[in-house]
Amino acid sequence: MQIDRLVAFHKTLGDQNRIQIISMLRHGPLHGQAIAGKLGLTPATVSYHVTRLREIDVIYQRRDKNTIYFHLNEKKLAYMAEAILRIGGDDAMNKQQVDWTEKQKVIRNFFSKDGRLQTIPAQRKKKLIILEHMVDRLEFGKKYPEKDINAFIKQFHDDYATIRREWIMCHFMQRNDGIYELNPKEMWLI
Amino acid sequence: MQIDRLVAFHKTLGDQNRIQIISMLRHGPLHGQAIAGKLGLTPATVSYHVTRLREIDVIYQRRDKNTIYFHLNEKKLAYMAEAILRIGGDDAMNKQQVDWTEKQKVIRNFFSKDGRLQTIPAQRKKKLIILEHMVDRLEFGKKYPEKDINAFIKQFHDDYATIRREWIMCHFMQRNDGIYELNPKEMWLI
DNA sequence: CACCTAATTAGATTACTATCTAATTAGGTT
DNA sequence: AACCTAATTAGATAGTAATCTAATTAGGTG
Repeated sequence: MQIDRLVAFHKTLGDQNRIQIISMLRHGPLHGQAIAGKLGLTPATVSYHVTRLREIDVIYQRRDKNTIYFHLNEKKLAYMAEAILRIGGDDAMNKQQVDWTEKQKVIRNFFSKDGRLQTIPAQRKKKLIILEHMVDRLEFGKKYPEKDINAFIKQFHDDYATIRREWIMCHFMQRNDGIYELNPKEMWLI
Repeated sequence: MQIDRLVAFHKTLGDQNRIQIISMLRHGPLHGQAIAGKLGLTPATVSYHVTRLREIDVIYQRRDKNTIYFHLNEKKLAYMAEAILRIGGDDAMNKQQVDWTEKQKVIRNFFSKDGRLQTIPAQRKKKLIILEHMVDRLEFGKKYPEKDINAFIKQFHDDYATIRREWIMCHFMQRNDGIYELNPKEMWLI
């Protein structure tokens, strides 16, 4: 299940008239004019709503003479309605995977081949990626005095003060009495 | 269930970032800055989305020092997600069909004239009736600490732990961080 | 108390959505 | 073929929603 289909599903259901239509169709199929009448809308507007509902596949239609009857697709409705209860589990994994190539691209863009950081990205998302990239070579659980941290950063970039500050602000590290230490990854803003 | 609550629910879920937030919170609570980082949004925008989500009651929050952690209310999420499957059918009407006199009879049978509950009915239907009878005197929207709930129940019965647990299991109330709160009547299993 | 961090609110901007009227299409009937 | 009915599309408009920046509030900590 891709997230945007789930979003589209809920977006479509987030409308009083469309919910009303679903509710009505549960009692049996109806044609457009009937729906328009019950809801007090013009046929054009009903057509619009019905199209939205068909896009997410919760209704389908059958023609009889020159009247089109709309039917509720209850199975699909149930499946989609419950989808929100399933996401989150392993989905997040997939997202991380996709992100990886994206990250590599950003890293290649901002670091020269000799491993120096050219500039600090202005865009928040990209900044986080390069901050993470650099901090990754520090050891978890180890305590670093400020001068060691400065020296470490200078391998990559001259403006160590900015990088150091960003690390703190973005929760990659914390400082206690001038001693720096990596935070557990769950705290990182990435 | 009023239709507009259902509409509001889906409208709120019809947004990529909010779905993403729900997905992330399924792994555990997160604070605002962390969400902002992961989604590449500003804290202000996260605040906006979180407010929307809280309005439909699918998340709640707890403070720790000056960081607020957001938690997913999975029960409510599940209840609301499935609500669309219930509307429209005659089902909703029929649900209310438990007779008033029938209820009164059960209440007279299990409560003594001084208002104490003699025993907890084993039969599910009767149990629901007496659970409802007792819970009816609590106030909707009010937050009750556990000891208040215990004291309240002891008016009726000594085994407050059982009653309290049944209330939760039958969705009369919900508990968040030791605070109890009535659920809207549509959620009650009766 | 002064200062800090995290969260929220206010205000502005931009983008999207629902709805209508009017025109058009698609099928069916005489 | 001419006409009818139902449905869809086009184009316009008014209302709503998402997002940002900047200012403010609410708790904690030295």
